Amino acid sequence: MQKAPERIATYADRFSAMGTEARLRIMQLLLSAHPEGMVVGEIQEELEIPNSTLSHHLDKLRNEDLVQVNREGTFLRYTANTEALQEVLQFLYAECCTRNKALKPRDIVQITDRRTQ
Amino acid sequence: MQKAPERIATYADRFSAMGTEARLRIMQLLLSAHPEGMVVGEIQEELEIPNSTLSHHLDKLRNEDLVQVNREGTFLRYTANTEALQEVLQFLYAECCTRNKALKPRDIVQITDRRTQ
DNA sequence: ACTAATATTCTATATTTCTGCAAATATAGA
DNA sequence: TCTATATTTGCAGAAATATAGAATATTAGT
Repeated sequence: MQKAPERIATYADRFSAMGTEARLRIMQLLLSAHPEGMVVGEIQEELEIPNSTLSHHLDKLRNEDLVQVNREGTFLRYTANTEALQEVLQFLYAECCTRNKALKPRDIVQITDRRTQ
Repeated sequence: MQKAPERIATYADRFSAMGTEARLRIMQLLLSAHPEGMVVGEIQEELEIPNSTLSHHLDKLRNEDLVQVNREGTFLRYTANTEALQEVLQFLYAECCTRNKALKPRDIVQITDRRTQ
């Protein structure tokens, strides 16, 4: 059993953090590079955002725990925090599919289901 | 096959719309009342938000297509737009679980799987 | 210690967002 | 049409956010 976050304000803050195109692209990029992540310069090159602007965005994402950072010499390597993303996804899934029958699970998860691991 | 939206700015805007506690609570409330939805007065009573403030929030949610509205006499009935929510959930699921193996589907969907419909 | 490379912090500006009062609009009933 | 109810719109101030140039900090190599 995991600890239950269930603080609605936390989810709102995380949605807000992903609520700009720049930051959503950053998350997308870090997920595509998961689990290695990327150093700031690589992100900057890919997204073409000025370094200070990018730094602010990364700071915001880190504040909401959506990314993690580790130093490697002069580089800082950012990675997507899958645990936080899992919580967000679970929250949304629960609200839409579990607590209420608004959406059917099958509408989200494509049925590969060949005794899928 | 459905039409693929895939406009990242749209998802950012939807996350942003759900990115305040007030509006996230509204969505939660409308989902819990789905598919009947609720009229503005009921939402207001439940959440204790001044009418004009609530109206602005509803307007924002409607602009991002997260809710739909229908008039019933002097009342306006708001409902969660499940199609938009489905798109958001699919987007997040795809980014985290499909395009990248960052999260395992089983971490999101609890395995009821008794030949689940 | 000096230099180069990487990234953050400082500072400033522009823009957007949130909030809620007051006025306006919309609908229905008498 | 007058009245009552429901909700939105207009307006405005305060607060938060986004952006980015310039200065600073951190680390490593020589």
